[in-house]
Amino acid sequence: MDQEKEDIQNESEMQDEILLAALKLFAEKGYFNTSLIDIKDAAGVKNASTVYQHFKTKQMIAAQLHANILDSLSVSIDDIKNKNEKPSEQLRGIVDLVFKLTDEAPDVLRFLLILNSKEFLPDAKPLHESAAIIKIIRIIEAGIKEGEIRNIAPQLGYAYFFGIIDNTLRLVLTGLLDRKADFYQAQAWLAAWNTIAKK
Amino acid sequence: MDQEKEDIQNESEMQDEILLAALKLFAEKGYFNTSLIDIKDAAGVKNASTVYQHFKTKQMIAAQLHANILDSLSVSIDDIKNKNEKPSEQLRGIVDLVFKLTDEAPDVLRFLLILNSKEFLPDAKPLHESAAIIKIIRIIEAGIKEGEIRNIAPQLGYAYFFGIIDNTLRLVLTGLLDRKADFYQAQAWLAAWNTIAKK
DNA sequence: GTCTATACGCCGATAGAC
DNA sequence: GTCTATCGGCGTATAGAC
Repeated sequence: MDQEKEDIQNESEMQDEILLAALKLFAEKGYFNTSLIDIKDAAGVKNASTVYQHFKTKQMIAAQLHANILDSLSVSIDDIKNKNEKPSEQLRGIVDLVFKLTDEAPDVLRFLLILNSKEFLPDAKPLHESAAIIKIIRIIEAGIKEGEIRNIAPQLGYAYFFGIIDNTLRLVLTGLLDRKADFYQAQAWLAAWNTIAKK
Repeated sequence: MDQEKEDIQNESEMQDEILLAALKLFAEKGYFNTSLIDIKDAAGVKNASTVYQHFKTKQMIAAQLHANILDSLSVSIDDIKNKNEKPSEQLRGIVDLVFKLTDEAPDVLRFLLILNSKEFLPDAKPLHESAAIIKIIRIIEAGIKEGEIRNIAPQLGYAYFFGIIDNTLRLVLTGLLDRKADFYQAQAWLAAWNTIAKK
């Protein structure tokens, strides 16, 4: 590896470190309770100004996180769609994914489900215009067309199905449900699927 | 009405005005994007220091709002329980209430469902330790005992049922569902009830 | 390109006159 | 008890030395 490549790698490592530290702090305390000082400390960066060499503003850190998470979700959904034919299987795959993420990367789910991103990213597209959500709605539409899912407005199907899934995860993350998400997955899937399945 | 009573009434009117203005602003922009200047302007108060005669800190305004909303909810639930015998009817009454509130006082629901109150009230009890939520869980327990509701952990019943209800309202409040909440109530009730009903 | 120092604004909160 | 004036501090962001 030549020097140039190493520099690039180090730089992107530093960025990742900052993003990771910020994610953790945002998820724990919220965006506004997290100062740049907090972020630089948690990221193991010596100076606050170093952070500003990678991100123009604190808000840009949050925006980058937001975009990364939604992009990664969207990519995962594509992958799930490629590996599964039936809409029911695709939804099942998505449920698998978010329950696994809740146990393995709870901060990501906290960022998505608990923080109100509109507060610190007022110019971000509403979540339901994100690629990931649009893809999910398309899956539900396909399910209706193919006869797996009962004939309701796709947005309603989304509201019911992910109402159950997201709320279950939210209660795991906040502690009303005191086991790992994994413990609740099978039952939650069933309950969620039954709300939209053509019985 | 003598002078003393009038003063008291005016004072409490002023408090209500401040609380109402704060609720609106918090619901619109979030707690941290709302300054005391914003609140005093919206409340029609001339001086910021006047606000401080009624509330020690900005946080206390939010705390008071939080308490008022949860108390009022708890009282309404008591009322609903008194007027309805069967747990299914009681839940139905609660659903009626929150859908009506979403159309008539959307800021209240925004405050409850969208804001992350833990961020600005770190010392508040978690929502699921509030009287209102505990009462709802009791209703579900009663429903299981009486055979109306299938035999699941009450917290799970709560997660499923209000996953659907709350998420439907959340999507109305954020605009993915573009009609008034009322339009979605009957279907949402059915979907929610079916997740927990002993069929 | 790393670090010191600092500017600057905003906001929450208060002191004190009237 | 209403209003003027202002303080103190924090937090973001930058300028500039090395």
